[in-house]
Amino acid sequence: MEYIVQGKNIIAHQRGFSLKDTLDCGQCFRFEQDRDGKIKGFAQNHFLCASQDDNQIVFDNMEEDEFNGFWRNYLDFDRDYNLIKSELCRDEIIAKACEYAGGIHIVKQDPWEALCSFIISQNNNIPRIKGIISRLCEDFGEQTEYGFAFPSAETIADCSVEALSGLRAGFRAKYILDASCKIASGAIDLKCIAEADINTAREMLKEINGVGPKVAECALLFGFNRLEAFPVDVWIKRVLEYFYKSGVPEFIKPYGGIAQQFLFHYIRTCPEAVPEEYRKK
DNA sequence: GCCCAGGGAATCG
DNA sequence: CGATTCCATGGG
Repeated sequence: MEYIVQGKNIIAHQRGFSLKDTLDCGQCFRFEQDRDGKIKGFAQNHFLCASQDDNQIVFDNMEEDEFNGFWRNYLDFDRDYNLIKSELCRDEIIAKACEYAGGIHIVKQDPWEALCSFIISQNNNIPRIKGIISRLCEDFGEQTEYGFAFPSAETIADCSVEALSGLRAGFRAKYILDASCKIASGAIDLKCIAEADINTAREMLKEINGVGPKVAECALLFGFNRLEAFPVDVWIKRVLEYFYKSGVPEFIKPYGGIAQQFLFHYIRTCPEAVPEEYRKK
């Protein structure tokens, strides 16, 4: 990974990477592209304003320490995705998805932020997930110069379900609260989950009310960087039905999460991916 | 108005 | 066990 400092900005070189696809493919919910074309948003309490020109990523008004200490890691810039893709693309379907969505990196979210976000995601659509998370941050997160940080589990744990009603999260409010309380009390220890083998980690996450197989898998992939995690939602179910009736190839499994994200973005947003009737149901 | 959404818990057979 | 139903809300 190479980068240069240019005035107040940092310009990083990252071949094959797409900033927009990475931050707008449904793995994180706090970034938007502004009218000026710049992508702005938050991860934890870190603010990003950035844009891309070919393989150059321009980080506006960013200190070198902030880049090296946070965003470089968050965007997973030091992993060789091109090598992983060359392996994954031995599969024809993934090769097509990769042609369309191969610029995606799996971001390294804060474990709590990812877990809480995907609890909110259940039986929900992405625009509304973003709205609920935005209100969660505004109501309970610390205010910073550029906007609101993601609130801690401890802060939410001090609230009642009624206090969460302004989020308009519906039946998910009690799940958010249960997760917050179990983490604040230590009943669930995210550091233990980070160190556990993946099946143990799955079981520990599912002790939270409102966390089932899919949410646990998303937390592991996006919050704990377990690249072998493979979340199956309604879209991936369609992928499996349409393309992989006899199962996904074994060789993709160590990086199944990356393949999954390519396939997810491909079937959701590429009109030519599958016939129309498969996209609607 | 209707169908659906990055599902999971509760219930029933 | 597997299959069904309910859950809140609002985007398209």
